[in-house]
Amino acid sequence: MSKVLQSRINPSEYENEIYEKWLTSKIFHADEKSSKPPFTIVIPPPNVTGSLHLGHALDCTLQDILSRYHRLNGYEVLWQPGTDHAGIATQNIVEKELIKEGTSKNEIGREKFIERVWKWKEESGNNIINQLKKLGCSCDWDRLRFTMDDGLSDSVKTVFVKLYNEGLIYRSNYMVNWCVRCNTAISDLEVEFAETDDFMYHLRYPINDGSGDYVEVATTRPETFFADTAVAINANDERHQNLKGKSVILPIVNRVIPVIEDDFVDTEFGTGIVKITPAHDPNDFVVGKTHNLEMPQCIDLNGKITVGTADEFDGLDRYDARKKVVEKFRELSLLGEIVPLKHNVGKCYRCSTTIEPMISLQWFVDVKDMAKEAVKSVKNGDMRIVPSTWDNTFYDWMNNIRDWCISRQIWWGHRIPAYYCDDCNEIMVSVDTVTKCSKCGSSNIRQETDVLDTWFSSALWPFSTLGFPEETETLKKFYPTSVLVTGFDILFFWVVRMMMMGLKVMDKAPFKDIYLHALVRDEHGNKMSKSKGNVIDPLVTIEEYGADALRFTLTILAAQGRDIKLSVNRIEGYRNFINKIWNASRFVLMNCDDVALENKAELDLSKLVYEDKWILMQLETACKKVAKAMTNYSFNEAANELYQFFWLNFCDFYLEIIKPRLHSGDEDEKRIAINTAKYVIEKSMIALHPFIPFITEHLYGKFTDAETICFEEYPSNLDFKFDDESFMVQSAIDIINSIRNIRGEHNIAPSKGIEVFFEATDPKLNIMIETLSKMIKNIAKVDDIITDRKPDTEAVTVIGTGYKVMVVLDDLINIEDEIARLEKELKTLEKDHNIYGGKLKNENYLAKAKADIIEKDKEKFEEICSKMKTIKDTLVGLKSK
RNA sequence: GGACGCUUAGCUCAGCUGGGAGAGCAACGGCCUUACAAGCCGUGGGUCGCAGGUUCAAUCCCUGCAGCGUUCACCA
Repeated sequence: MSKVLQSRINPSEYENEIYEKWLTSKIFHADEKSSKPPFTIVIPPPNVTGSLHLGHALDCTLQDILSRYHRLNGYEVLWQPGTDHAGIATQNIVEKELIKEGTSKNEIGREKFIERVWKWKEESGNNIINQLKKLGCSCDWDRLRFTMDDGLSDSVKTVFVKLYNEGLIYRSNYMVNWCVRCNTAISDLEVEFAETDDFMYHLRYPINDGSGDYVEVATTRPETFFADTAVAINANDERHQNLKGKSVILPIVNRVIPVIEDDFVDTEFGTGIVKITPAHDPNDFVVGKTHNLEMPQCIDLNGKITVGTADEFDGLDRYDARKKVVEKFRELSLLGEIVPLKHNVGKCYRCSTTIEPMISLQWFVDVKDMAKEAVKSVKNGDMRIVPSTWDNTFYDWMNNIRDWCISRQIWWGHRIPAYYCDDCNEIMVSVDTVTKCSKCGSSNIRQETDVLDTWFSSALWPFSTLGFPEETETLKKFYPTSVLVTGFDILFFWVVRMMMMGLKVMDKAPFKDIYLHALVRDEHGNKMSKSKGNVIDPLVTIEEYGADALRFTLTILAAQGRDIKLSVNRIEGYRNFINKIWNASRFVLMNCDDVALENKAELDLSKLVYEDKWILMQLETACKKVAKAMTNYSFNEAANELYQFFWLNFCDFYLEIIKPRLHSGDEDEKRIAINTAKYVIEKSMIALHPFIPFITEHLYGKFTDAETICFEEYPSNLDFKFDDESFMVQSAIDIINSIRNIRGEHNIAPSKGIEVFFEATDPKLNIMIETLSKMIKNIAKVDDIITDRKPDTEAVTVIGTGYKVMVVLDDLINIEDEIARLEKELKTLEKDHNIYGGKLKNENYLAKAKADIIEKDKEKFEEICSKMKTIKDTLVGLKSK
């Protein structure tokens, strides 16, 4: 590789090449036999159907930062990758393909269909993996797992059997959310509520006492009336005392149903009379149970009406039936008002079809006790949620958790390891295939056709991927994992279920920390969506700006507890930072001789000059702040610290300041300067590497003969003791800024040299100016700094802390303007003077404030006084002219 | 309805246990200074949502209010 760099960065020239290098040299491989302390992250497995979006990009960038950071800090890092089979989502995709081909899953049958899904998975399931590589993810790809591979299937079966044997998994007829399109039950979490414009229909049921009176019930779902088995009133409702003990007649089907009394009926709402349909409404189901009502169904699994007694409705779609029922009631003069109503309707989260509450025989996990254990673990600190604002939400949800419906009536997924004997009805649950009934010996056995909820297998992910149920070395070394990084949107779907399963199955919480990050939105805070056309495609972005730029942008914007508002503009801005690093390196490389480039920079502390010591102190401070930020997962702070350090301190100041030394002709002087610069770059590359891995690896290879940057030591333990020198340089920077300010304000051409008069009011600065005058002169383009006399004509003056600088201009300065400017400055100072002066006279303050605060304020006050005096003196001088 | 969060410069936001109001972008003025115009130098701009309270001291802690947002539960 050539050491010469172009002046503009082109990430595509090196990113792929670098990644290939990492792969071939097995940099990311985690060794279970290593003696280093383990650091483990399991990736939230993306769906095999997925394509990389910004959510993944953020999620994986943060995980990669943590992985690389810990590698640099001496940990044996395992970032465990994998993908999720995503039951319903994947099945839907393949089903659509079949329909396009003019066939269907039912036509080809279960076995062929599953074969087909596997084929699809082999062909396109690795898309997302390849996309993660583009981002630079340092996963141990040799350990890539899939939720349906053999090992993980064993895990699933083992855990299922364990929980079944402990009585925590049971089978029951219960009200579930049924998707009539996907033809499966889904869990409560998988139902999304959407506000919908609808109508409230008032229906009249004749009272069964020959009086000709009727009761009026209100419903949004008239089509369910076929399955009504009661109408309910509140026993305390004055209006309906006459209905107690009576019954009513369901019109059309002419079935008699009782009037029952139940507290759940709200006397304030509607007519105070509720139709009860236990089979198609969760609340009514509860009422039905308490009153022992029959629970006939009138809607089948496909959403079609089935009532044996009203043929004209049979087979109608539920919405068509609704219209027809309303019409029929109208014909019978039993229709009351129809009132428009906005309410929330549950939809399937995979296909948005309206959910039908349905009673069916399903498998459930009793999670109450497991939830308690998880809560305990968070409360006692075994697990920590970051940011902790999620704690309450977590507790609240866990305390109200309901049993988890885990069976799905689809084909793609882990088939439930339960077997039924057709002869004696015995149910057997087993890891191994059952061929013979354990009770009656019959071989008339069939396996449960339902599969498990996708989230059941992902709940086991932190240990199933590491080898469970085998007690592998990997499992021993890397479980429990260190931190889980994911979006808060799957806290309940996934995170809490991993917590419960980890504690239950492994007896240990699956991770120590849970870092929940926010969502990525567009620059105005809107959700990105194809229909809005505001989607930023990470792959396109990587192509144009490089993975490093995308990563750095996401990281620096990832403040805790707030959504990320991303724009291409921002990415471009941070691409410029990458370019800055590139050019700074280019500059240093140009000035290094070949010998220097063969080795890592070693500092000879005795030979360093002031600015060298200053930049080293700046480096040290920055790295320490990064280390601190990283322990709190404050990624944005860490990135910002490095950004400021590298660009402002190192590039804008240090590299500018050493230029004269590089061109002085003195080889020794040059070597020390460039060696320090090289040292700082090397350390900066390591410090930046977790955030922007590609360019740092690339450049590190140019500066040193190291094979890779990935295992260098993170520079968080630097300990230079150059406080005095650093202070001196800091003062010089102040003075330089003052001079630059005069130049800028008065439009003095940068190329034009000037004379500066310097007057110290703080004697310490006299030493400084003597020592550092060369540096100041160079960088501020000053011909001479005059300290032994005052200017003899009017000069522009800037008052700093402990000094003032004056510049005589070629053209006469406008004395009026200058006076006005100084008076304005004096006014601001007077304000501060009053604030601090008042404080220091306040006895309460002096008595109660901490000593160091008072000390600081005193210094500040003196500084203000001194500045004011200098300004006043200057004003007197100006006004006398 | 419950819970949580947000409100700081024109925009997007930092500001972690109370004691100096900051960054990036945008704006404006000036620079082709041989690493970088994807750059350099400089400048302006904020009663830190409103009203109280605690404190010697509040952007920060407490209470109330307003606006916005997220989430959970959903009444026929």
